[in-house]
Amino acid sequence: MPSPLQKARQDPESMKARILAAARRIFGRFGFHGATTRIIAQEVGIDISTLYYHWGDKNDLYQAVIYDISDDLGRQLARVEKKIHGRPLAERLDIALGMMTDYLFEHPEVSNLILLRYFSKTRAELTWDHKVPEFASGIARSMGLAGEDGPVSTEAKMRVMGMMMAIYNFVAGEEFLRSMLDTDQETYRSQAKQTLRFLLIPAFVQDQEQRRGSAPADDT
Amino acid sequence: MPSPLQKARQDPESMKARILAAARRIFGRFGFHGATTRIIAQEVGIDISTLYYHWGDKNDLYQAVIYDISDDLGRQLARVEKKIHGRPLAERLDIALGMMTDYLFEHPEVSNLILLRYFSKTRAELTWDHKVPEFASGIARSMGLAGEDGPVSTEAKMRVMGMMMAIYNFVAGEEFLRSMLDTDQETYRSQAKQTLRFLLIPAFVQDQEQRRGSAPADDT
DNA sequence: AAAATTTTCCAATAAATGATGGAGAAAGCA
DNA sequence: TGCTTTCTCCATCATTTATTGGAAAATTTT
Repeated sequence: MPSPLQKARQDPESMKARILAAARRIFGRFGFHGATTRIIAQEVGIDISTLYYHWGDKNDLYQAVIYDISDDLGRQLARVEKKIHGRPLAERLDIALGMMTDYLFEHPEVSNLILLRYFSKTRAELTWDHKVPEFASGIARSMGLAGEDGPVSTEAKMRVMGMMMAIYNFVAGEEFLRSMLDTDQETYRSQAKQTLRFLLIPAFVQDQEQRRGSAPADDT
Repeated sequence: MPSPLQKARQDPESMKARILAAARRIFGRFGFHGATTRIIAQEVGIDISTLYYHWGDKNDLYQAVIYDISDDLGRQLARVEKKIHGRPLAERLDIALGMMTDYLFEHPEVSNLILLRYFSKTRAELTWDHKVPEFASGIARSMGLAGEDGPVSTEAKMRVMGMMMAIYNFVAGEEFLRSMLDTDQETYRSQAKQTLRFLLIPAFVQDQEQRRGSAPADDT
């Protein structure tokens, strides 16, 4: 039998799925404490008790949202990995950055929710999902920062996390940065992508060149 | 006559100052909606109405906190700028990153509050302070990304913001990243600094070399 | 020391918020 | 069609939260 989340995903028109989608937006915009079950229900256009009927209490709904975006993100990362497999590093980075920023700009609540979870604490105890470490290790491997199997160094994980967080920043911070820079959406998004390329690619490329110099490794 | 904030800063033992300090910590940890006046008062060990007596309503207090950390940050940036003035780019970046990370790790609520303001929306309307654009421009100039006076390009501002946000990330995300990487505080902080150097310095240095190649400029 | 002031706390209020019970509508099934 | 199950809403409750009035305590001023 399918889990509640799978069920909600199967039919995006179902009430469960519509509530989940609204919850993503509202939790993403205001954070856990800033979002209220009333606002979410209002966003869907239903009574508040219908929401409770489908999802249990606020914590349960929030957990479902976190799980849902985490799942989405995993899929997207898999898509990226498939696309960049076998290419040289600079190209891998270029494509990966482009695909990830495009994806995240289309689902802004993902970046928001992830960053809010990284940075701010909730007064209710909520269990962590442990997918992030796996994600980070996966990315590190597909970037050639670690062997295809075996452990990934802390150093590599931190570099990957720094890169991911930088992307989230420009997506989640769009409203703020745009008001600061006074640009329209299209310009901003294109410039954000460019800035990310500027900031992140040279570090990894240069690192690879140096490692190649001292200990030659094969790179397609 | 001194403003309320200046007054609070003058005597750190004053009730006003103690409340402000607690508010920084609590707002920083839980965000605007997650923090309650009760928790803040409790943190100081006073009755909740004493808090209202000194700072007015919750919004006022929050504004004061934002203003306060913004002010702090400005001072720190001035200190950094003084220190790095006249040095070559790579060294400037190295010192600036070190000083900023050290400072922010000692005042973790600063990074938290700044990022929360960038990313999440408050349901209460709160006025923005407009110091960030000035900060960004100042940093851009002191990094040689723009002339000593005259306007700073959007491109340069975005690069600077990306750099600043990256630092905030590793500070505000310490708890999360440490639990993910399973390291102690000292190791983490040192590795975070190293990672920031790794990620950020090559981009700017390489950029300078390229610009020097096409249009030679003097750099001390 | 008496008076004036500032500061602090207790108690209370109004509004917002998370959550539920139960009646009726809608949908599935016999 | 009638019966059962699922779903939705209204009304309501308990708790939390922001906020205030006013008395008592502490401090300053005269």
